[in-house]
Amino acid sequence: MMKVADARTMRIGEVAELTGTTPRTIRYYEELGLLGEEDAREHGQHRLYDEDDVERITEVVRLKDLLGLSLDQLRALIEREAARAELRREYRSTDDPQRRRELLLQLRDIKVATVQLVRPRLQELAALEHEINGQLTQIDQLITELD
Amino acid sequence: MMKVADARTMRIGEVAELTGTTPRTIRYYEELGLLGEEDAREHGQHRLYDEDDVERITEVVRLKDLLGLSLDQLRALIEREAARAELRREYRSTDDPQRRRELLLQLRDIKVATVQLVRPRLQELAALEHEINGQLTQIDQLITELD
DNA sequence: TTGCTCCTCACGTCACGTGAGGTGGC
DNA sequence: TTGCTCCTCACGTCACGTGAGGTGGC
Repeated sequence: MMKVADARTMRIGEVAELTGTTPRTIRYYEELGLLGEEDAREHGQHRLYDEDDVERITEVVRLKDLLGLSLDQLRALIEREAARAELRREYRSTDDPQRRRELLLQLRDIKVATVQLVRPRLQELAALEHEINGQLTQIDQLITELD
Repeated sequence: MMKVADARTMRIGEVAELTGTTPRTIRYYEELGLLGEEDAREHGQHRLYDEDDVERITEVVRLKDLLGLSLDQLRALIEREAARAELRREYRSTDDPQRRRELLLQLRDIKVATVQLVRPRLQELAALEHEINGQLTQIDQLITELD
């Protein structure tokens, strides 16, 4: 009856450190509704988190940082991910192959949209590293030639 | 006597479009001294740019965006690049092998510092893309299995 | 000359940072 | 009980966005 295993016991400072961000940022994202439903809390009470929260916040912060998103874009991405989770649940709860096929196609569309955010950035960063690596090996070669 | 080939003839709007940014950002970066010495201009006169300016601004904007730098970090990077250009000039103007060796080692250090900004980000983005690709091919496989 | 783009303030906004003053829980 | 971390305003800051009112050049 009692859920002990996943009780929320961590406080915001610990979570901030684990997720590589700050308490202020976590509060701000919560205020904007980017972290899903907060559980009810009396005014002045401390916020409490569990492992799942840490995972979620880590992911949100990671995506925003790596993709350079605004909080509006981040919200859109989060909403797509929520829709995806919903589709996934429906997929697992049915065994009509026709319906399953439909759901898989929708899941695919969402994944494609996400990967299209990632790929061009990855290309650009890879090109940048390639450039710099080239210059580095050129310098190394000049050094060896001097010896 | 007259330098016509590299005369500054472009205006800020055109430059903004070519570099994928806005006039406001270019003015702001100029105000912060991130774009090198502006050439003298009477109050109210239009700013003028040439191809080299476009290249420089493109690079600055690219680095800031891809690496997610603050303008302070961007300034540090730009100063390192300026130091690098200086070392390069000195390298070309001497043929003392001892001195050249020293200069190459310093150039190497600067490049290594830059690549260390790029590499971890690239790793993370690559990991992210890999994750998503895996999920995509998994979905594709489920679809094929249904057929 | 007429549009268009540019100019310089200067205030607005987004994404938080940073106290100020107060309360909560090991 | 004493520290420490947390709480909620609320103002500050960074990196620009966005007018307002005016001038410059094809």
